[in-house]
Amino acid sequence: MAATPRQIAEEELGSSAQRDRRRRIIDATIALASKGGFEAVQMRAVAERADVALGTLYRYFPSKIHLLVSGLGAQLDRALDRMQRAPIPGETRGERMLYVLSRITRNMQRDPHLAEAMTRAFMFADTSAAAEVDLVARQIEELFTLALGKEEPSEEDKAIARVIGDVWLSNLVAWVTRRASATDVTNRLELTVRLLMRD
Amino acid sequence: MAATPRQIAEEELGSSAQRDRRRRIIDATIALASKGGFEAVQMRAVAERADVALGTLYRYFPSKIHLLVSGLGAQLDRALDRMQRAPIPGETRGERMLYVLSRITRNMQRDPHLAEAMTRAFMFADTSAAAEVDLVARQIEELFTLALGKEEPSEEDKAIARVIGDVWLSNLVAWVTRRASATDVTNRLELTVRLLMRD
DNA sequence: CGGGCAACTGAAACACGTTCTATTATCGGC
DNA sequence: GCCGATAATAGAACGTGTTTCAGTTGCCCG
Repeated sequence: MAATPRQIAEEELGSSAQRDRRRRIIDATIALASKGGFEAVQMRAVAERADVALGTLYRYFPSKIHLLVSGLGAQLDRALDRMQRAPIPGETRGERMLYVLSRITRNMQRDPHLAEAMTRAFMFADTSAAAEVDLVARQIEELFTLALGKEEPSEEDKAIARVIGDVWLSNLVAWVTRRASATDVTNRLELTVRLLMRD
Repeated sequence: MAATPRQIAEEELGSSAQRDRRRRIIDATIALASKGGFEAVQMRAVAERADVALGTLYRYFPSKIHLLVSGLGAQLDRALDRMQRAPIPGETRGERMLYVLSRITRNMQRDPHLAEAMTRAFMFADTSAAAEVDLVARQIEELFTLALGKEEPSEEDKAIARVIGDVWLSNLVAWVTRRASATDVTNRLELTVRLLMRD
């Protein structure tokens, strides 16, 4: 699978018409995901809503997974922007981290279907989407590294950020499948932060 | 989806013929997964190989995800058994944990396709398979709690075990999608253990 | 302006998970 | 041993992700 005609990347080539098509596709994806989760993001529906032919959709995104993971990447981009704009409140690394974690968690709760669609796509991705997934993984790492609120994060800081990212992902998966409540998630994340940062 | 005619559980009812069918199905699943990973586990192929009709397969396991996650559960059962039989070498919690982690990691490397199939099924599962997934999640938690090698794990021990489980899962996902090498995984796990257990 | 070529379109076709139907086999209770 | 109920079988049928293709459009270059 994936006789990839090469996905049309964010930056690279693009008449404005193409950039616009790409944006419409992502918008349609997010709208559908937000309304009905992973299963509601049907390729025919996305194409229709974005007003492109099915073949065109596949030219831009070689699979449903690429599509959803790219959408997630776009959202994380915005989240990172916002986070860099304003300093994070809190005296210690731990406080700042907890602040960011609770903000993210609240955001997810605001749109459970969207969270479900993107989380499952991210986790289900196979090697053909490794590039997109890896990008998102790095975004998550950066997100939690920023959350520490340091100018120059040490190696240890980065390692801690990664661990927290991993725990967060696991709990996200548990939450979208309703195996854990938002409270469970919050508690576990707080506990994790406490274990990792004894300062 | 899931007008579940109720999955036939491990223990409950079962003429010996039924227990045997169930076993054949799981065996077929593991064989196919082992040969070609998630995509090779095709329901028609499983049915044929287990020598049951497609409808029967679906009576025993309501979806491909249920099937693979149940297979994973069966494997973890055996792993837990083995682990409880022999004491874990190592002077400290950390050493024992690292020992278990490296053993598990080596095991996964021995059958990458199987690992890929089960990992992706576990992560992709939706709410309809929550029961099976939750069971596996608890097995993983127990596995790493045992790995600490304590008679009476404290609450903190359990919390640490869970965090390590989460990190392990994340890295497993990265490994099966080839975003991380086995060495990367080992390094990250060691680092995590070091961060969590400063004894 | 005209020709050429890549991108887009619409529609059909295909693959595999899942569901349904009709028929036959098996089992537990009398 | 027989009956009714439940389970199993073979196979068709359906839905959605993905592929393919013939025709059309729009854009760039000479």
